[in-house]
Amino acid sequence: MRVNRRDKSPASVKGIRGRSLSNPTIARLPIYQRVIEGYSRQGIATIDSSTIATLTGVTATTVRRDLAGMGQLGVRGSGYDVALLRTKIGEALGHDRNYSVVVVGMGNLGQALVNSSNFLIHGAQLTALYDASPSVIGKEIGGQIVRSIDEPILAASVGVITVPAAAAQEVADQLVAAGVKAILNFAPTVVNVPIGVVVHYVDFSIELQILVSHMLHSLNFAGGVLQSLGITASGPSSNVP
Amino acid sequence: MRVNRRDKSPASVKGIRGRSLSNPTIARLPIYQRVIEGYSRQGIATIDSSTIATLTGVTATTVRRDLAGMGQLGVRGSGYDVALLRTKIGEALGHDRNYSVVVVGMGNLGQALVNSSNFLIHGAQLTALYDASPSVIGKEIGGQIVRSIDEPILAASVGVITVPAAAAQEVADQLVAAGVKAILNFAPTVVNVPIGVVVHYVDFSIELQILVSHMLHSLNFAGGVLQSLGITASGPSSNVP
DNA sequence: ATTTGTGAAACCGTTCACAGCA
DNA sequence: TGCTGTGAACGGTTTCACAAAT
Repeated sequence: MRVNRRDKSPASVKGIRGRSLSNPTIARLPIYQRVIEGYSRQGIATIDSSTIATLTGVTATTVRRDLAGMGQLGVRGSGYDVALLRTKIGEALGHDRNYSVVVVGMGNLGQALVNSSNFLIHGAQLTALYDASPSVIGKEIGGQIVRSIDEPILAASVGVITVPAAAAQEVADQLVAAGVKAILNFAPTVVNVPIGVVVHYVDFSIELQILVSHMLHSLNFAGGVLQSLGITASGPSSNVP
Repeated sequence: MRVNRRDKSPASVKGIRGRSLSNPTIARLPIYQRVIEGYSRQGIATIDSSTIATLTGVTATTVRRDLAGMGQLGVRGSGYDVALLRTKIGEALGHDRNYSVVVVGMGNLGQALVNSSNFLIHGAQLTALYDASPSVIGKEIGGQIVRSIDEPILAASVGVITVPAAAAQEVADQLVAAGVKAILNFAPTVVNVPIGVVVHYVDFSIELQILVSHMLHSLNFAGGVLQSLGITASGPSSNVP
């Protein structure tokens, strides 16, 4: 599924027991984990690689290679034990660790993240929120009082940047000074950090542009049907459906 | 940045004049475009591959390969014309097209997207917003009145899904029925669509998990310093800094 | 019979090294 | 001289095909 890797990470990292997990593998593990947790909730005891494959859009061979990288987990002839798989993938992803997360920038996006039941899971502990605007400082969001960005940032493992691009580098510097070892940056700009700090970028505009580019090229394959779909050359704002 | 790619797309697509642009290349073009637009605004006429490289964190060779895929754009000895580059990358990304975007789900995230000055750029026309909740239906957000998801979805090129996972497949079906050719899905679930419809996934939780996994492995390399960083084994909610 | 785990091959993208051109 | 464009080498991931295990 995913291709992008706008990511400053080593090309591969050591797995739990010295085995090596490649970046593409690590990016797929959370997807596997989602379907495995679904099976676990339903009380299903085993799952095979081709089931995981069809449910995630990955090939069965790739699933087996990925899982083999974490040890001898499967049983030939029957498949993988759901509980064991969940444990092992969880270990690789750090689900068995507690780590602290601070979020800087309590606009719509910051609030969306903090309020989302999907974001802070698997050991992530939200420990502080920051914003520059007096209109939100002091308000309670997601069980935390929003602090002023002028206060020193509390020590944490992970920092999330949801401020405008112009402020992102300064916030990154503050996070690094606070000892953060990983930054998830939603601001549309590159931030510079010392080695030893991992930065991962999520940029909505870029995701949309990638999507549109794929759409246009796939429509080109289908023939010259752009006009009939309401996709028009730029100019005086034409009617778009 | 994007590392990585949860993406249902052909492995490579035909470029503007029959040349082929790989998925990694397409993912990098918006990043190049961002620095090129900066140069354009400053009135700088030419830029060379190594400048683009240092400003984007990509190697100069990769920049040249990517750009060469769109034609003979550079001038040996001097570099690339900023205006030409902007035009050509814009064409590859569809910046010269107008396409319509509908957003389904006007919670925090949907509002964050619609209100962001960074999201809807380069030809994207927001044409309708939908939600299921009576508390937002009828309200104006980003210049649009929020419609009920029970109304038929208006024809559009791109659909953005920002609803809870449980509703995502149903919304995807509605979008497909409305003729949408590309879906940007923020819901943490896989959606099934007919061939010819492109789906691109953005999943905050997965991005965080990937980041944390990289962080943990990079810390493992650095030695057993997890404890001192406040990253602890799971158990009774211990104090995290 | 069924499904894993894995050598070997195929594939893809990046980097090297340099030829080609202004 | 300086920088692009690209053949060739390289490194890494995916896929194939099958042996191994239950």
